[in-house]
Amino acid sequence: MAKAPSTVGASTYQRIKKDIIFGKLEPGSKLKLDTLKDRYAASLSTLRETLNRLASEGFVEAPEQRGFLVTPVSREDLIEIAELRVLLECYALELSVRNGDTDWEGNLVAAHHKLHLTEQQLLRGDESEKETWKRYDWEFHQAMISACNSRNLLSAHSLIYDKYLRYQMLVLTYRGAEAVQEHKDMFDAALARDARKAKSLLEAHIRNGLEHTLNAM
Amino acid sequence: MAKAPSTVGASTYQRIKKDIIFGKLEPGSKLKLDTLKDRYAASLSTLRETLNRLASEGFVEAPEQRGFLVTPVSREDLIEIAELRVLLECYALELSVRNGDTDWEGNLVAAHHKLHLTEQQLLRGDESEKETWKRYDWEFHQAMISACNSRNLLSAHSLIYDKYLRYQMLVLTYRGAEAVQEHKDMFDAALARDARKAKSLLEAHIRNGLEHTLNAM
DNA sequence: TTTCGCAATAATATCTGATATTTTTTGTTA
DNA sequence: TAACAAAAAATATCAGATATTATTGCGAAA
Repeated sequence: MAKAPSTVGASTYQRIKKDIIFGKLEPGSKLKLDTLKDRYAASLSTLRETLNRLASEGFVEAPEQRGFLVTPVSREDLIEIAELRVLLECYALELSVRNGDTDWEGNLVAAHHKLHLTEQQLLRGDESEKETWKRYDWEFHQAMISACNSRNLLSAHSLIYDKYLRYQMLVLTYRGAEAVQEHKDMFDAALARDARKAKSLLEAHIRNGLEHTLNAM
Repeated sequence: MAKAPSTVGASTYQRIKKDIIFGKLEPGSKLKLDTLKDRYAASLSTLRETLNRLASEGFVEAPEQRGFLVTPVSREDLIEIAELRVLLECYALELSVRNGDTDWEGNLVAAHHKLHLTEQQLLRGDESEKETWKRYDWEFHQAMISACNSRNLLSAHSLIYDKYLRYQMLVLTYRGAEAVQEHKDMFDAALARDARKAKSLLEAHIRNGLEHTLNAM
């Protein structure tokens, strides 16, 4: 996976981003530079570089002359993000299903297999693997759209996905058997090269997840 | 418009971004920190913050341990960006046309008027106002989608639009009377609340612009 | 008690300069 | 000409200083 980055900057970037997404840095909380300095063992300049980066991605806000804070959450924001995810991911999926070659199929089969196994564990009540599950979920969705042939689209999607993920981690409840079935159906439709069906399943999948998250908020 | 920013950081950010979009910093060229220091009269730390930000937006690349360079251009990249612009802007337009209130209409009328006047000048051969024209073009498209009710969507669009703009400025040729008519038609359709028609006009507008830019490259 | 204004305190933004590492260049040798 | 080592240039990172701006707390006024 994400191998250890060689530079301090890249490493603190990943760590802070992860801490925001997984809720260890609370939405709306102030990011005091001196505190972060200790917590992430990086110099002031490096931290400022990192935070600027996160600010431009939208995980952090940087009101002028007032330092940094973790971007707050809200229902409206979540809804916007989910809708944007539907738009981007469905579009990418359509392209991908049309363009995907044998390698794409192979990766997809592998990704779904790993996801499915982990989901079975979760269904059996083994909650210890939630973070692993999230990673496989990401890899599965990533694999589905990876053949869309547009770096720009993939990077826009990746950003939105991470923002969506933060809300999911916030409520930290598992949707269970329905989600498993949805993944399976999408997977089958994609392999069958039924772009239209795959898209509508994906759209429903995201909307159901949104509903679930909104209720849990 | 964009008022003078109060901090050094914000100001150099804007200046460098503008210089990239308008081609004063050539695609693919190395951004040596010492050189930039003189050119933008900012300290090393401030510059690194700025460049990190631009890197995360995609205007600059930052290969590890090797400094920064202006993101190169390519036909494929342009095509990806244009397609993404179609996707985002058409979607935003549909929402906007459905949601727009009287204020929205007012702004739109004003924006189109200004754009139209400038386009007339350009048609008459007065090429001195190209940068102004580009600004009004931006403001017009912005006004069209401004009622979409999604900050996330607007900011994603704004990023893509700027990238698209860089390619337009690169070839620096004016498409002329057709574009004027396209703007007019879109404007009329939007005011008539004909979302479907507005969308298909916008899609054609962007695709025509893409064609034109590709030919000029 | 609430509000207003000001001093004291804390935090930022920005710059300079130093150091260890890494890249790039250059020059030499096989 | 290819390969490689030494020299030069650039980068990433840090620490510390300063001016500016935000925040806080407290006493005076309403």
